[in-house]
Amino acid sequence: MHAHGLPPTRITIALNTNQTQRAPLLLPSSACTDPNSPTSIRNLVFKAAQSKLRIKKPSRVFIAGSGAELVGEEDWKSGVRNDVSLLVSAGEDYVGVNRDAGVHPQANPTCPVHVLASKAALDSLALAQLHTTARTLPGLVLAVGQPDLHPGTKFPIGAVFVSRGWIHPPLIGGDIGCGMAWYKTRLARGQVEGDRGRKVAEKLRGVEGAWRTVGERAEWLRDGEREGASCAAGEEWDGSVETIGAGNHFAEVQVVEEVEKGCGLGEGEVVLLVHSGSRGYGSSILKKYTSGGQVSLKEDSAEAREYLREHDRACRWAKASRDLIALRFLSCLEPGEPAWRLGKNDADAEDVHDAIARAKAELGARRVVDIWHNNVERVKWPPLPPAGEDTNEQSAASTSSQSDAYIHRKGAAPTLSPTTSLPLSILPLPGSRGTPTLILAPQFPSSTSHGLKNALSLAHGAGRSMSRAKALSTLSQKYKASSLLEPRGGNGTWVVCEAKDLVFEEAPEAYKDVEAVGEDLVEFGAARRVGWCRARVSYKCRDERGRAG
DNA sequence: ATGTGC
Repeated sequence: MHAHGLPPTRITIALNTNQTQRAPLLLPSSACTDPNSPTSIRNLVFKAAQSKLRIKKPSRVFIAGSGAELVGEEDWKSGVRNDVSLLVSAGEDYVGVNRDAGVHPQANPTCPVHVLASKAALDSLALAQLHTTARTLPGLVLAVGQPDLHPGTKFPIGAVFVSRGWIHPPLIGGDIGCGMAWYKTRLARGQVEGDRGRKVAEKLRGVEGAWRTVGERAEWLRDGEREGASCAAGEEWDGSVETIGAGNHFAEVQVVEEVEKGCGLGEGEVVLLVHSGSRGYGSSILKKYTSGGQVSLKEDSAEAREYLREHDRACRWAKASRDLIALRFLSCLEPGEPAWRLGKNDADAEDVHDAIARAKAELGARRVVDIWHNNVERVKWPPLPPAGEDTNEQSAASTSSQSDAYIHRKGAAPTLSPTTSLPLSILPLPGSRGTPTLILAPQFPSSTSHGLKNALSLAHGAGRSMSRAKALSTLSQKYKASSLLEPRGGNGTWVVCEAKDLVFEEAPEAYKDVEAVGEDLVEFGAARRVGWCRARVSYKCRDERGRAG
């Protein structure tokens, strides 16, 4: 049996009539593809089905997904591969879901799929999710896997899907409007370096739980400039505005270590990076539009219009929430600054309306960039070359050749401003907890068809390399959970994380190498690396139950 | 990622 020394083939068998009844099966390399041989794979499958799936008289075998039946030796030779699922039948026809029959008539089986990863680790499940989504949902014209691509429950994360005529809410996910914003602080780097990071971490208190009063929260969510542009979602959800949330969300005090001149940040500056989304509000919207397993909405349907209206509101809500998080953190970091007075829940409010307006104006002045990386954006597609770059090409690809398309982003940052459609000068590419945040400048060379090949998007982070469950089980030995994680090595990061599971789930080891992710984007031509930031204090969450704050 | 699922 060790004659060939070949590894066994790993397959799954399941009942044709009930595919939830399944069992793994290892086929030794000595097993025979001829179904009539006594040592045939067929016999091994039947025996395992009898003992593990309790089917009395197995007689036929199908490949799950395609429904192809394995009959002759050629079928068994070509059909049995690692990770294939075989459905065992007692004689009845294939009753599994036939993937080909489930394809939408407006699906695009030849939808181009670009994967921008070569140095960054790639997960085969995430790749399968990317390809399956591209080929089976209606209206897709392009799918892009960013180098931080990793598997989601059904659809991948770190992915961009461009469609025409159809909107697919699950491709944005529940955290609609999630994104990142960078704010300048007036701290000097000397105030946060080395062991001073501990002091900074200790100062970050009173930033959990609801901010001030119902009325003040509603006022914050009202858009002062435009009548009726409030993004308030009702007190049911507005109570969680300005809370960071769990998962990979954080607020981080960083030092700009290196940066090219003229891109909005200066070397040695101390900045605050906020990564947060729409909490329960966005997921309530997704739920509402995906009841009964519905995935796709026809672009001009009343339902699609309603979804987009609610989606846009959740995006504004999440942006207002990031600003409010910044207000509270800045009130801790710059305690003397009058504009941040309202950041404290116990501060007296003379004229709330004025105080909020002043805080928003000052936040606007400090904000370097704020992007959504979970959203759908209506754009003219395909993208045109930048104005004045190549007049011949420009006239060939004139605006008349463009038409409406929807860019669905799930964990992918945009390269153009959604309001001006002009290139964003810089974007953050944060690593996880203590690893550097790269400063990227989006690029639009003709080699990427002016941003088309990366779907006008970049990676939004390092991307998980380990599932939360795996990180929890394998890394829990390695970290001693404490309320403040001390830096490992010289000028590392102080991490405030009073949720034990998150300590492991968000460990740097559970993520890909952010430098590799950045290099992939640079190599592809989608970005330039113009600098990096060192995280000094990373705030995830504090348990302030029963305490003032 | 989550006022967390059946």
